[in-house]
Amino acid sequence: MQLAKAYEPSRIEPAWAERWVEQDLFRADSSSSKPVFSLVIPPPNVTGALHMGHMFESSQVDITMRWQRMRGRNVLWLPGTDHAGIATQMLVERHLAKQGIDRREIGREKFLQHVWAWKEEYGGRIVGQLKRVGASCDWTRERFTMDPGLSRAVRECFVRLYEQGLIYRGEYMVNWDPGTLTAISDLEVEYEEQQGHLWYLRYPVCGSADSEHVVVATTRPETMLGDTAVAVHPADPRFAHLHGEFVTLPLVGRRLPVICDEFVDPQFGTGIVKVTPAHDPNDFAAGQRHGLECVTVLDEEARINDRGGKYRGLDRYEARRRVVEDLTALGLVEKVEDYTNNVGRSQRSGLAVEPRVSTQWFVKTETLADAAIRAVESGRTRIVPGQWERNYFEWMRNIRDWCISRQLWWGHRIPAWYLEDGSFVVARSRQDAEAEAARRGQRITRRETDVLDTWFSSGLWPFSTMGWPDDTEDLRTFYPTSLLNTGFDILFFWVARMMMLGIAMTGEPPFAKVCIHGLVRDADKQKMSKTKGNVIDPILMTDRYGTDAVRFALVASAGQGSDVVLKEERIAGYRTFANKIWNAVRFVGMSLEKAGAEVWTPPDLAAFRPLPDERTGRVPLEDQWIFSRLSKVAAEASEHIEQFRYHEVAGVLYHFFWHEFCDWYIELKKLSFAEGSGLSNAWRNMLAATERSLRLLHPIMPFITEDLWQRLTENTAGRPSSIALSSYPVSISEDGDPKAERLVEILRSLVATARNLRAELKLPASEMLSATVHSEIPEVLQVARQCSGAVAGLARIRLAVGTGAPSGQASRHTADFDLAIELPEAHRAAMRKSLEKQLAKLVKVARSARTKLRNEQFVTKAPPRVVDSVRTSLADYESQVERIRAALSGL
RNA sequence: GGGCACGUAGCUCAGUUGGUUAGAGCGCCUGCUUCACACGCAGGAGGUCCCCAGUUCGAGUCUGGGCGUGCCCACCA
Repeated sequence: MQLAKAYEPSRIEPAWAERWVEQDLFRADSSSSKPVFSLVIPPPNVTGALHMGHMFESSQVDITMRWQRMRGRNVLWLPGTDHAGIATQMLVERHLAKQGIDRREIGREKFLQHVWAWKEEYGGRIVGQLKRVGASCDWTRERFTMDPGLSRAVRECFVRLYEQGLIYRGEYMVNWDPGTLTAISDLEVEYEEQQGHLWYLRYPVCGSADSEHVVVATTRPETMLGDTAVAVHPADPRFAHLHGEFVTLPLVGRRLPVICDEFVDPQFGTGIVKVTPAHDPNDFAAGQRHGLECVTVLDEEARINDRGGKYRGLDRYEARRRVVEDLTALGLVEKVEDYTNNVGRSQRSGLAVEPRVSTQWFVKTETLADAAIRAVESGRTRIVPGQWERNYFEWMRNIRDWCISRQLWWGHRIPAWYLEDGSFVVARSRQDAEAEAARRGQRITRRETDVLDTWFSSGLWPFSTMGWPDDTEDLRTFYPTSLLNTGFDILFFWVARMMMLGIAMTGEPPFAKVCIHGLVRDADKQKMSKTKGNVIDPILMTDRYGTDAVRFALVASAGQGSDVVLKEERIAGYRTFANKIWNAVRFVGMSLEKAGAEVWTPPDLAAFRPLPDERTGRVPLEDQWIFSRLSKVAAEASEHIEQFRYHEVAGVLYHFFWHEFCDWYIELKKLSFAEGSGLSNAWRNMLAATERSLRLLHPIMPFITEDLWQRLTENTAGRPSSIALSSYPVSISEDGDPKAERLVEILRSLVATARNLRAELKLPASEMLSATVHSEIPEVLQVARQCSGAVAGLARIRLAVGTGAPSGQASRHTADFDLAIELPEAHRAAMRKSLEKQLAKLVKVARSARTKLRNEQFVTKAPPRVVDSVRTSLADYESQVERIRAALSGL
């Protein structure tokens, strides 16, 4: 086995990524009888490139998927992309604008051709990147939200909801984006505090002799052009005299009634509100209650329209300036105050959203939300971490109807056709619509031009991707899915909608579990975004440090559900871990070649047990120990994966491989081989332990483990074609081999104690020294006798079992033994210092233990095991103190 | 206004059911080119677990209050 000295991920990763895809390694089987584990990807936008958020998510999912596959599940990870209505349309518009093409000039059909062409050319990028980072998706089942099958599902769902009376069309106030010229949903509006002003305007009272006026406060003076009333609180005594009066709207001259309505807050401003039903949601509602006229003064691009008289054609902000100017000139501005208000901006265009009355399509959400709430309440779907359930409930219980129509071209066109008499039919196809029209004695005049909100089709994703509404094999096998792993940022946008639509269409909630993860942030905890320029490109990092290092850094940096603060140095840190793995396996391979051992062909990798030494007939201690550890670590890692504690998985495996497998197992093996044991079973054990470690690590570091595993098992007959298809190590027995673990623990403790003493006393590192160990514990004596070679090799001391108390030597006491090192004269002073330091520490802990034991209630109420352990510890501290004092006086 | 988190080593964070002397990675200090790895090895320093009160024999962990930070929802004309 020839390996480079340092691991270079970029040399092996792309080839493996390609091979995995070519071999269809991750293809799910809908006819298999194995238990199923299924998951649909949160489809990234076709416009997108892979960012750290995707990589974080796919790393977590990939760990679960690879693990489930290795433990024998029939795994489906269904990939795909979302057409992302507004985002894509904007992008392609910009793209075309560069070539001097305006979508309005070329028209809808031509424009859509361009979008499709664009999608064909660039839409595969993110999928390609997912393949590159090893996401073990079933690429044969890749879907796109505008595939014919999925589009059919969208129409079917729309028609069914309509037939159930859950979709309606009507004139309401919606959030209008003056940039993209479409309505958007409440969720697509982002609020932001902004420094503004509050203008106090005078409206003269009609028919008043002494130029009486009312003063209204407003942040948007330009909308006064559309005022159709002023309002006061009915119980506000200050304005009782105004009830039934009228005022004159300045600049326009309209007579406005004074209305009484409880929505007025007497505390705010002057307690009198101007009412503009066409341009404010509260005013719109008030307008409906009082039958006010709705005077729209802004057009769809938020410019003053024909109703705005001389301000016609002005942008809303320019109009504001001019209106204030003119009112000031008339002496109608009483005062202006600074005021901070919350401005809603369109998530897409970034422009301030304009409340606008228009005809839109809505989903009635109340009953859908009820069912979605019950699914989580009953535990049929569980959200982890659990605190997100409260957010989910909170939102679902206060849900408002969902505006689903968008005045865009790119998307699923609403399946509604208008008739001559102005009515409409909703149907699955034009044929159906025509038939219905004929039944009504009408003809179709046109089809609805609006498309659906992107989240409508993604709301069907878990089953539309599996062939719904047909009763397909995939649907029966893989739906409802086992898990959804997604970010909290789309809990409402997406998860909530899938829950509602999934239950409504299939009768079942689409997931058994929903695992919510955090966001990836930069080193300053800022959200990564292109505009801030603080994005760390995952592909760049992957090229630089390797996919395994990037995904390890991502999952290791975040506790369950919490955000990741990502630093490049951390990724670099895990590259060194990969390098460590590489070199450990390189060492195993090199040793094997040097020893000229026979080709290793164990019959069954999965069931391999450590083999006995051919001479002694006993399994070497280090092999007993490492297989016990492997077994326990497998159980721990599995438990953590099952509970979505990915950072724990990372921690457990990192520690095991580096600080147990490399630091102790390999070091012990080196020594035993140095002693001349070249027998094949010793090799087989080490190879098997290495191979098993690689399988343990595979879900979290797929590339390096695949590459090394392939080399290591090259000659193993009947092995699977990929480590991904091998089995995940299972625990041999509940507590492994406690005896072996105890012995190695003592060995490690002996070595560590010796090293520690040596370093503290500044004894030369390589010089062989003599030492005695005193203990009454049989295991310690056993280790001292049987592993003296190992101790000598690892700590450079010749160990003897001593009798009586050590004196005149450097000694240290632990819970299990005393270790005394033969000390050259010159080091006495250093030792005195060391002992005094130990003494101070011990006196402190002994005091606290004594206090505890003097406390009667502790002794009677605490569990016996706790009391006992404190008692034992105290006895131990006391004897230590005694010994140290003795040693000090002996110096 | 309503809701949800968070505050532990210099930094980023673990800490599952309250229980022996609170952990990791990075950084820092000391010593090692020991023939897998200097992307390494060995050792070490570093903590008022934000503050106050309470429950308890016992609190980083539970309760209440305070201070500080972040997020979500609703929305103020």
